[in-house]
Amino acid sequence: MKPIAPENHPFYRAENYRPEESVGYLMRTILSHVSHAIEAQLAPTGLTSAQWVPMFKLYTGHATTAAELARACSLDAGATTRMLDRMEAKGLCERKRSEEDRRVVQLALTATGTAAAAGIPAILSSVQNAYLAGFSQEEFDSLKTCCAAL
Amino acid sequence: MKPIAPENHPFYRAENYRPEESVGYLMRTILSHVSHAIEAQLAPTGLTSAQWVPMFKLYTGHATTAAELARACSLDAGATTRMLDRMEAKGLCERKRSEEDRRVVQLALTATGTAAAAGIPAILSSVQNAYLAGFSQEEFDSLKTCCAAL
DNA sequence: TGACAATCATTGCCTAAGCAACTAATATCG
DNA sequence: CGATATTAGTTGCTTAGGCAATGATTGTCA
Repeated sequence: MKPIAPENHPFYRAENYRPEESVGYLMRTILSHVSHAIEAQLAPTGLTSAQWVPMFKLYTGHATTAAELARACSLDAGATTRMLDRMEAKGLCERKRSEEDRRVVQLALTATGTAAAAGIPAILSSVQNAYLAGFSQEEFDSLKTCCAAL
Repeated sequence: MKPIAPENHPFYRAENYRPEESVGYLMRTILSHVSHAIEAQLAPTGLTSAQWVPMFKLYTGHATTAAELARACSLDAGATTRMLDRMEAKGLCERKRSEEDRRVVQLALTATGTAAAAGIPAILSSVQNAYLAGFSQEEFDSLKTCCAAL
């Protein structure tokens, strides 16, 4: 399949551009709805829509320090510090200065935090399955392939 | 095509859920990149990533008051007020109490604001075309259809 | 070893969105 | 007409993210 140069074959043109018909607009709307649905399911655990990402990274061990967490979540260092402030205040995690390297702060989930994080995969699965209900395996695969190509 | 109940045919399961492989994660990443690209293109006009939406609604006349704008952008009333504060401070738009209904605030773009808004469709088109480069018409249509079904 | 660079975490200042409370104006209904 | 409900806009409080400056520590290299 020969890719065609976008100048010769543009999907969108400035002259008759309608945001509501664009892929970007569609995806934005979908993500907004999915995000709200996840937030609603997450409410009982005390986690917010922005907190399940770092919590899950800590849970799976993909991050053990603040700097690692920031990188893993594509977050600003300052944003990470304040996010940890809020999560710590809610008793979800704890900070401890490292003894080997006094610069780094070691992170650990509390029992409450671990319990909350353990429920995340079930919530993400169920919400996405609900939105994908009615999709055949072929449609699902095609969607994933398209998204992966972007 | 008979849709299969998600309980019997789930695309995702909590037991082996990997966020990086989910459609939600893919879409989130794509939107983040696209959003940054739009922001970069928008920089010279003084508009931010959050401001081109209301600016375009005002430009096309889809909103002429603050309440209309909030509804059109799916925004909170308070968020709209402060967004207008910032846009007005930058000289992009103006507020004027309505004479017919003293509750409403009539909105109007300034010359600067109109000029900035006029460039939006070209930017949105070019960024999306760039991301969709390499997509065939069939792939593009299939992606749009999938997104519209979600 | 000692200067310099890099890394880590924090903080201040900005934009941004949601919720709740409030005021003012208009609409509706008994 | 008048009480009540609705609508519009604003403001305070909260969460949230980015950028820049800072201090403390560690690494590198001449």
